[in-house]
Amino acid sequence: MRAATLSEAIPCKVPPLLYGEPQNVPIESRRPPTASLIPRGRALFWEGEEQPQKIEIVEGVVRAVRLLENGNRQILAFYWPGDVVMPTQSSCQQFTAEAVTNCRVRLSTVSGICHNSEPCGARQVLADTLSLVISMTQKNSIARIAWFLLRIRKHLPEDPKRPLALQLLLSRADIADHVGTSLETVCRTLAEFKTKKLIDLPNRKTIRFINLQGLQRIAGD
Amino acid sequence: MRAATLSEAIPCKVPPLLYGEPQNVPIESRRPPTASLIPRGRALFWEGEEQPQKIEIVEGVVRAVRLLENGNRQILAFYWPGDVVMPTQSSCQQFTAEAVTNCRVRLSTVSGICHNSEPCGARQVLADTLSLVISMTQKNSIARIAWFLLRIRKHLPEDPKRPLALQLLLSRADIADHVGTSLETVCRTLAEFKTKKLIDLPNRKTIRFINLQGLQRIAGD
DNA sequence: CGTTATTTTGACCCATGTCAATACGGGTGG
DNA sequence: CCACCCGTATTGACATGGGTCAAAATAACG
Repeated sequence: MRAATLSEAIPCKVPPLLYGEPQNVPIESRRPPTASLIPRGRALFWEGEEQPQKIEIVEGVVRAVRLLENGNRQILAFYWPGDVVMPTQSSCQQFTAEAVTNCRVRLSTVSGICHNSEPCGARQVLADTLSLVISMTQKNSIARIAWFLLRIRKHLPEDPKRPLALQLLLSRADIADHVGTSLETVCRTLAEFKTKKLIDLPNRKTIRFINLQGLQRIAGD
Repeated sequence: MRAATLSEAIPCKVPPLLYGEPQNVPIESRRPPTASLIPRGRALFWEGEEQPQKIEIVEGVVRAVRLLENGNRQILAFYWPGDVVMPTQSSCQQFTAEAVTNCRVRLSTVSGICHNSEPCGARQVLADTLSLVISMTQKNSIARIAWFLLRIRKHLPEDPKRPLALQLLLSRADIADHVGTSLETVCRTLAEFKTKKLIDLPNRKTIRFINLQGLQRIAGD
């Protein structure tokens, strides 16, 4: 029930225009697909909007957010390089997509995506959301955080300076707003994991997984 | 974190065969669609199963359940008369469907359903699940219960004996396992609502809504 | 009318949210 | 290169919502 910080909760209501399109390039090579840069904090599209294009994350992280009346937010999912955001309208319009870090994305028209009978993407989104519900109600915050760390591990890029260490691209607030707890609890839990030698935190934005089995036991899977 | 009662959590692992098909009727009028009766507690299909048919609820209530290792359960959704369960494969195999009350359902082949590009049903399921996630994290149990009562109100049948009273078809445990709290908290909260004259509970299976605005205020919408 | 499932109520206490103070770190400008 | 500043993170103290256990009451059912 925290109030999100201004810079995060209200990322200046600019239209989610993409920038970075090369201007001096022949038309036909500019789209589709079009590579674009999105600065940290910028929205790709807003809740309730029609999203005519699919967005493939090439680099960076994107969060799916629902803003709430009271100023709180729920992060429904994160998208990582290789993920495609909003391939189908059935899950679009349900949330706002914001860049967690500076991102490089590739756009293309939606027509090329949902051509087969399979409601592409929807299955994955739904499955993820269901397991989020389960995790929410059935686990305590410690288990949820362990579960979350394990889930994102494979997506995190290595820290070039520190061997075996990964860049934890998300802020504590992002984690908290996803697993449904407070920022402080995330801090305390990470500290606890560190003292228990489950992970190491060389600095605030770097994580090193030490005891995966221990984490899994705590996560309860 | 309660352990579900035996009769509910393990509704005798019979194959989810439907019974009650009329036997003495010309073949072509028997299917599809086929009307069937499902007794209280019986599963329509199990998590992980292929569900080849869509199921339309004609009468009664069905719950979508996920059983968990620890014996707990999460009720992901309830289906009411008019609702169609499992129209698309994207949400199939994700949960077990059980009859909360004796039900009358109508079956038909799935081929007639997902023929258009729209991933039918998935949109609704997803939207519902998302709002459940929101409700879970952002509201306390009192607000969640108020929110839930308001949500199911329009589905509840009238109590023939008591004017303006509705049959509350769900058990306290069902409510608890859906809104993510304990059975006892549901009891206490309902009692509180009653003393505050928001609702009346003529008996355990009957509810009368008295102050809808008050409930809405508590539900936080 | 006994037996069993469900509900209700009470007592207790722990996990976690909230408030508050402090520390850290990255970026900017001098 | 250093000092400063502001956003983020950390840590502590405290209050309490709600989970758990237990017992009693009510309802359902054969």
